[in-house]
Amino acid sequence: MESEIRVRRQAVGLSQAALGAALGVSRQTINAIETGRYDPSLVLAVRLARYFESTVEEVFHIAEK
Amino acid sequence: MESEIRVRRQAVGLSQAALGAALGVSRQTINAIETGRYDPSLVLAVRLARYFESTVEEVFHIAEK
DNA sequence: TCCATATGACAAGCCTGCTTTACAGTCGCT
DNA sequence: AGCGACTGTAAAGCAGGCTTGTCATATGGA
Repeated sequence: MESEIRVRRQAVGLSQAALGAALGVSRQTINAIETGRYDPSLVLAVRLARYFESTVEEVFHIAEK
Repeated sequence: MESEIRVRRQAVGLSQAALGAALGVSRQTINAIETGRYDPSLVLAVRLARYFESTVEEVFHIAEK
């Protein structure tokens, strides 16, 4: 899955570790999401979107079908 | 997690099995989400929201923190 | 009454999300 | 060269999402 996490994180000048800490997950989890190794859970996706003052649909790009 | 899946599904007159079939998941999965036994994956949540022509944030209610 | 449809729930099994620990590579600075 | 911060990835382990199969219950119609 593609996401805007990396771009948005860098835009606010945070490291993967700092973002993870802000959301209560490990830096490896942020890294895995950014590198597309796995998709976040629904709860984490919503938290990430909220953190960037956006929506799940805007931050995560999920194929039509 | 609370969701509007049941209400929205009934509003369009579908059974759990029919909704599951429309989205490519089993009826047990729809049932588990409606009864709150577990949260859907991000991908399934987005598909459900799209199906109801809505957004993840509107269909699924996730606590602030 | 009998049958079909719908729902709720459980179990086993598989795959994935997330954790901690750990190692390696890059970069900038001194 | 050495150091610190950042990133990428891997392994082991646990929790949770989803499947198929199955059983039980309720409801409405012929």
